[in-house]
Amino acid sequence: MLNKNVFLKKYFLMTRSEENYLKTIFHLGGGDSKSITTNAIAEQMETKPSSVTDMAKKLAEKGLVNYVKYQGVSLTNSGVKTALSIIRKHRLWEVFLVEKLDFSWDEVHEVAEQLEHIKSEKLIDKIDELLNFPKYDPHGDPIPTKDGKFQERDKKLLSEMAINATGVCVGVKDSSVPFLKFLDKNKIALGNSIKVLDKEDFDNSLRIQLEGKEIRISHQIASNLYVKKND
Amino acid sequence: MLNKNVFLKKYFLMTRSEENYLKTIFHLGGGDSKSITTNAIAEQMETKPSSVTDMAKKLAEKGLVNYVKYQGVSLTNSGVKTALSIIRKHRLWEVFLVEKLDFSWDEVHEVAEQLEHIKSEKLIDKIDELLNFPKYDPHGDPIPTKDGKFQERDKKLLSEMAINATGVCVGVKDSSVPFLKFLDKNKIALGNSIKVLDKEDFDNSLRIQLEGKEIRISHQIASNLYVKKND
DNA sequence: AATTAAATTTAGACAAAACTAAAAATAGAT
DNA sequence: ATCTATTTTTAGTTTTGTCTAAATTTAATT
Repeated sequence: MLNKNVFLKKYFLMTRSEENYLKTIFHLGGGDSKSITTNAIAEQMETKPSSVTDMAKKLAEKGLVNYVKYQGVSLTNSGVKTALSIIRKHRLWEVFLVEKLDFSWDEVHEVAEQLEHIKSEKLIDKIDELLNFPKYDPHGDPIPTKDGKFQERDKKLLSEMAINATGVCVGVKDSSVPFLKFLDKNKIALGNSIKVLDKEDFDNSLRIQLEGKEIRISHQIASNLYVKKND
Repeated sequence: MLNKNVFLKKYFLMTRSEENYLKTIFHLGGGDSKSITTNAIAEQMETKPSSVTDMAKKLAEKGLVNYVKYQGVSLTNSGVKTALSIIRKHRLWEVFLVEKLDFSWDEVHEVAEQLEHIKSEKLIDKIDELLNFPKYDPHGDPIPTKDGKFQERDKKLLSEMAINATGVCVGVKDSSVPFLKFLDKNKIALGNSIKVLDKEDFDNSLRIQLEGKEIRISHQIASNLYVKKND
């Protein structure tokens, strides 16, 4: 390979693996200059701590993370920027899959994991435009703008809402396939109106009104559903 | 990695590099049980013959190519099937980029080279459906169906058409960026009606009527434009 | 048929990204 | 403050896909 390309690769071009590390570190909170341990990263990525150490050095070399031996890693400004651009792509592709290709929300993650690594600024900007610049992905998570800004929605876990409070379902905390499939089966979707009718002290289960219909849900479920309170 | 996965990887899962080799061998004619030399493949892929030899062995091991030392490679049935599925994805993505995201036809190839490797049968079938099952890509090349069938259109190079013959521009032979940009600049597009008015013996240039307007084009251009003759 | 030129393969090396096992550093508990 | 358990790093190995240089085979020419 040409010398110039070796240089570019070493300092500018991101590999898929590097992008995945940055994304994981961001999700573990490494964007707030908090140090994330190699163990935590390894566990999240289902890899070994020694592999994380290797990558930490490489990312530090590129100026994407701060890495101090035995002290874990945190993202630099440049690292945050890069992580957000990958998360932006991931979430926009998820919206695309649901809105334009009728994927169900439990199917999108795996495919978006691949699509997020496609390198073309024009492509993702056009997808953004096609979707009319959505602010949230199918799980209710906010989509960063092109310049890396995004706003977490003012939301509460359903399990923490007061009796008689009303709101709209805006997101999920657990976005695993089994949970999403459960919600589908029980016809619970983002945008649904919710009113808390009653709480059962014994098992913390809830009686709620969902789009007018009265149903009962367990604490497990209620503590993984985000609701935006009506003012 | 688990033993099962090693097995899957060795015999079933395709890497990006393997897919690119299969595609190249197909494009060089290796689908018609014709032997393609390692040199030809290396040149096309801008790599070295020794690298091709390595890959030839691996693909043979997977049953995707027939490889005899010093004799070159040809695709097996399984290899053709795989190559066609990659070409199908490439061409469908090209249509998507042009039709849905307003890419110009000289911009699509590079991005489609990445998108063709996304692994999701559902994704590409849904894209196919969204595009209403197109038969040709933006350069006029046929898109294989899901079961690997495709029909080359009955077409002729513009340079080979008789004087006074009429037809419709249906494809390009050279799909390089400079040529496509040239066509754009001169407002020559697929679907345009064409009538050959006159041939210049001296330099083989043509006088043609394009969508009613009379223009002159060089032999270079005419021998890279495909036309479907009107019956 | 022998010789030479070209094409192809082998052998050995490298970089990326992972791993294992062993060594080193840190943190917690007494 | 020391010892121990845990965490983290180092060192060395593996796999994939590439490369160079050397060796081998094929093809072409006389």
